[in-house]
Order: sequence, then structure tokens, then C-alpha cells
Amino acid sequence: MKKAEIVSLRPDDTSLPGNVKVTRQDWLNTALDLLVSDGVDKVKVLSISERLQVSRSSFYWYFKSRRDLLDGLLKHWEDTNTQSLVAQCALPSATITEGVCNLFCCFIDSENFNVQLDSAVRQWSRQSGAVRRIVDRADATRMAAIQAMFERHDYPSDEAEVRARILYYMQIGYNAVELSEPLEERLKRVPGYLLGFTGQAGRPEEIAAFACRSARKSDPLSGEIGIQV
Amino acid sequence: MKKAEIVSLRPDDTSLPGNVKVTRQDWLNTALDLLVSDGVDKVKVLSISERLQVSRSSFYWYFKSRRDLLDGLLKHWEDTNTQSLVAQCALPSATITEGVCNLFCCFIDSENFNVQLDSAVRQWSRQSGAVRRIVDRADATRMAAIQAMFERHDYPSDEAEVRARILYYMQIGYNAVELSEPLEERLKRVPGYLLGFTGQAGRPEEIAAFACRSARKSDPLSGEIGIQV
DNA sequence: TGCCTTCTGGACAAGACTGTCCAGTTCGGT
DNA sequence: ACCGAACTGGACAGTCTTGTCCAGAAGGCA
Repeated sequence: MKKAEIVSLRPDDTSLPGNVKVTRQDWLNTALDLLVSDGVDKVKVLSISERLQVSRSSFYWYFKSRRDLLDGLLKHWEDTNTQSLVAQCALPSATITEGVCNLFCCFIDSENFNVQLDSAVRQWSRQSGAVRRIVDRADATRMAAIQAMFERHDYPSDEAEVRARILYYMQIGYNAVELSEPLEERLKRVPGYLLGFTGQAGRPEEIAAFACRSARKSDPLSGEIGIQV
Repeated sequence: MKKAEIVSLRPDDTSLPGNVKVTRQDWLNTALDLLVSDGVDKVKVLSISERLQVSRSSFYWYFKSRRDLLDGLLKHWEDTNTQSLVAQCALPSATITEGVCNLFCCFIDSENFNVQLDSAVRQWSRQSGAVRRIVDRADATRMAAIQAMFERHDYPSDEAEVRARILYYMQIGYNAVELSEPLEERLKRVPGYLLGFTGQAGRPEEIAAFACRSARKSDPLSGEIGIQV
């Protein structure tokens, strides 16, 4: 019944085996889990302390206030999702099909891009002007990166913009709907999506390569999202 | 400083001039405004009563509990958005371009379909299993209606499905991003979207007709969304 | 006028949450 | 063994929220 039994699910978990001390990172990780699963309104100091099996007041050793914690979460989001999406877009690609596949990887491989975190932050932005501005800026950055990718593959600027929008909005929408379908189901529709997005059928080898790459990384969405009203 | 000065923004407002009584509908309308602008977590009995300039306890004359109110809001959503989307899809259309334009109307004309309510309910579904199930069912219903529209225009079943998904997810994503751009900006990209969605360029007259229809109904998104953390 | 139904407001209880204070524990270094 | 910094937990105050109770106001109608 010691604290060490609580293991954080985040990859950057700093808790070492035998280290029963709760760190600032533990608070952040647990808050992040809560943000992702229940939304920002459920990120409560008490809830986190209970998960950590630690007194609530310890929180104020690491953080000035709840607001301070929330700022940390937002910072984390800023430093991860947008950056990795932009990086995927900037990857060299022989064809546009390959470029779009690179981008798809963001949304399939949760190591690069946390889709649920993205939805949660977007939801959060609805109730905070400050968050809203940050999200808007991120959206603009992402959109520009996608558009630039199309332009590198010789799409005229205005067509590149429309295609970037279709692609980006569609992914945001897919994430928002959050249906947890098996990866094979998703992959089955990829050729159709590619045609819709690029306006041209990709070469079968390219698509197959992508499917293979995705399947290798596949990690089924872990856990249900079941919370009370 | 009497109650009558508070006027609800909803179209189905039942308050008559001179009627200073606050009705059940007033509570629902105000709650709906709050749900749309701030999210379900901000739908508080106290906040609504303050807006209505009425005692908080009056609420319990009209509603069994806060939960009861929330059920009412969800019911309202169920009875409006999905239904009108399905109706738009079912409208007879000479070409697929015209069909997609009909559907676009849903998202441009707020009389038919309240996009912000849709986002708010979707957000709500993240923290309530019951709401989640209802939203999932609505998504399935809508998707089927869009797919059926493509099939009526002779798209093979599997292609119709992929196209329906691109179209629907893209709209959900667009709503989620919630950028408030002027209608002309949006309309400018419509031909590009149409090409992406249907795989064929629509006839210019059709597109022009749609732009005209939209412009006529245009109502700029009223008000900012600025709330504290 | 007086009665009855409908509706309202003030007082109260209870719980959730934030943030503060402070005494006490733990652990590394000397 | 001792010291001090890092860290923890219990108690408390204050605010916000839901929900209950009940006295009483307002308006329609006999």
C-alpha cells in the first residue's frame, strides 16, 4: 500500500524502482492522464493526490496553484503535438502519397502525437481565452506545414490550401468522434482517403508500405472512457 | 430591473412581451446558451438563475434536479441537429454536387443545425458514458445518411462510405476548430471542397446557386467566446 | 372578497474544491 | 549524531455548488 505501487503510464515517467517519493513529474503525469480522459474540469488537486496516494497539500510544494499545474499541461501539449506534426510534414517524400502517409503516422502512432490530448486541449480552449489563442496559433502552424507539403509536390498554392484543410479538419474530426475501431478497419479505408486527399491514386507499393509500417507500431487504444455525468 | 429585461436568444423563446414570469423554457434556453458557450460543466443552477434574475430555488419547481435539466438539453440536441442533417441528405438532388451543397447548408445556416451545440455535446460525451452512447448513435445515423446520398448518385458502396467519412469528419473537425472566418472566405474554398468530396468538378451554375443561397442566409457567428480559466 | 394553484425567495444542510499554516518526517551531508 | 533542506499530512478557512423546506406572493376564478 505504498506509493510506489502507483505507476504512471506516461513514457517520461521519472519514478525509479524503489523511489517512493512523489515527484513534480508524477503530479504532471497524473494530471495529464486526467486531462486526457476526463477533460480539464476534472483535473482537481484532490483527485490527483488520491491517485498518487499522497496528501493534497504536498501539491503546493511543487506548484504555486492549480493554475500553475494547468499551465504546465498546456506547455507540454505545445511542446509535443504540433511539433511532431510539423516534423512529419517536413520529412522528405518522393510523392505526395508518401507525404500524406507520413502525416497519417502522427495520428496512428501515439508516440508521436497524442490525439486524445489534442481533443482535450481543444475542448479546454472553449472555456479559456488564453488557451484558445494558443490553440488557434497551433492550428495555423499545422495547417501551414501541411499546405507547404502539398506545395512541395507541385500543387498550386490555392489548391494546396484547400487540400490541407480537408486533410487537417478531417483528422481533427476523426479524433473528435473518437470511435475506437481496430486498426485494420482504419487501414482498409486508407487508399480511399489518399485518393480523396491528393486527387490521385497512390502506387500500391507505397500504400502497402504505409499499412505495414502502421501495423508494426499498432497499439490499440488502451482503456475505455467511462465517467459519470 | 425586472425579469422581462432578460431576453432569451433562442428562436423558440416563449416569453411574451409583458410576461415577466420565468418559464421552464426560459431555464432550458438559458442553460442551452451556457452549454453552447461554456460547456456542460458551466451549466450551473446558480448561473442560470442569475442570468434570469430569479431565485435559484425556483429552479426546483420546474426541474427535479440539475440532471433533469441536462437530460432536457440532450433531448433537445437529439431532436434537432441529427434530424436536420438527415433531412438535408434526403433532399432530392439532381447531381451529387447539389446533394453535397444541400448538406453544406446545414453547417452554414444555423437555423437548421447548431454547430456550436454539436461541439459542446460532443465534448460533454467525453465525460459521461450515457451521453457518449447517444452521440455515437447519432454519428452512425448521420454517417449512414451521407453514405446513402452518395449511393443514390451511383457511387459504389465502399467508395460512398469513404467519401461520407471524409465529408462528415471534415465538417466535425471544422466545427471543432471553430475559426470564425467570414462567410466569403469559406465560400471561396467550396469548389475545392466539392472536388475533393465528390471526385468531380460540379457545374459552375450549381456552385454559384449554392453560394447565393448561403449568402442570403448568412448570419455571422454572433459574439466572442471569452471565458476565464 | 376569498380561495386555490402556481410559482418565488430566504434559510439551511451538506459536500466538493482551493489554498494556507504549521508541525513533523525523511534523508543527505558534515 | 546533528543540521537543514526537501517534503508530507492534518487542520482550518473560505467559496461554490446542489438540493430541501417552508412561508408567502401573484393571479385566476367563484
